[in-house]
Amino acid sequence: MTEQPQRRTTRQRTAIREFLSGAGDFRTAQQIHEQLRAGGDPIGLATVYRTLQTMAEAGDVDMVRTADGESAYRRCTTSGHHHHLVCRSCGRTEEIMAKVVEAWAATIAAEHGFTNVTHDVELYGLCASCGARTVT
Amino acid sequence: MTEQPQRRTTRQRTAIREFLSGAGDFRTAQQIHEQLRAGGDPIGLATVYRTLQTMAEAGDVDMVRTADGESAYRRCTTSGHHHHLVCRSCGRTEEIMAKVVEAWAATIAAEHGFTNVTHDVELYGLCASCGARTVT
DNA sequence: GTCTTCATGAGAATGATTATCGATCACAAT
DNA sequence: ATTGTGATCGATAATCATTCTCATGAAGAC
Repeated sequence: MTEQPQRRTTRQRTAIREFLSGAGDFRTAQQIHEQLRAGGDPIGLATVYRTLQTMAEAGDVDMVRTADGESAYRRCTTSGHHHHLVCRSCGRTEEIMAKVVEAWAATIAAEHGFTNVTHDVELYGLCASCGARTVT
Repeated sequence: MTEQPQRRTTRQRTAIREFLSGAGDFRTAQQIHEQLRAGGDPIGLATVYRTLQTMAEAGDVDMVRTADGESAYRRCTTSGHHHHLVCRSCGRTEEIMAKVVEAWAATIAAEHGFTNVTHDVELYGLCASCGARTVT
């Protein structure tokens, strides 16, 4: 049904994949583009967007929206459904599994007669090191 | 510290507030602007954005991001912190309180050494009537 | 090597949101 | 009712992330 067009292995796609693997946390398309170029890897911005989108659909990367509405991508170490705890200051990210939340979501949905329910759950905070640095 | 400038009651602000009260579910700034004008209420787009932002900060309205990154606003009936269960098809929205989630978030945060934690939790699904209409 | 087709990328286009800044209006005091 | 003052408005220009266009380049099949 979903006819997947063939995926080719190009220098650019490899570069993006490796960059994300090395990064660990979330990066925006703009950042990836800029940093790849700075690192001597000529690549077009459009390509970065296209590739990230494709990877996100394929489940190779995770996507979240930053507070100002930009999309940020990250290589998933955990496959399957999970959530994130992101440091508001340095961007460090922890992947989280939460059976509690899944269960809760399912219950609530049922209570209200909703079906086919998905959810977005993201936690934002200050990680240990950033928190220590910031004197409130 | 946070010196709030005085808030004046203008025709435009009233119009927006009333529009949202009547709407019930989420509307984007663009929609609000367009519909208010269509309804014979001259108002500037900039004003709509400014007002919505102010109202959101004051907690008078709720803000969520749509899938394509637009901001949508809604008059809150529940004051204080809460989440939403939004119908993917018709936009109907239920407000939800979830102590479980709050507690879970706090726990996770602590476990990972994060402080100052906030969270975004939104559920999307098909409401009873839309679900019935959609034959999978 | 050749061919077919997908991928690339520079730049233009889109579209939401924000900034600008003089004109206007709300409102407290006269 | 009039006035003074600063908040507010709004048309429009400016931003900025993201998407589109389409001619050129490269992958993979044979």
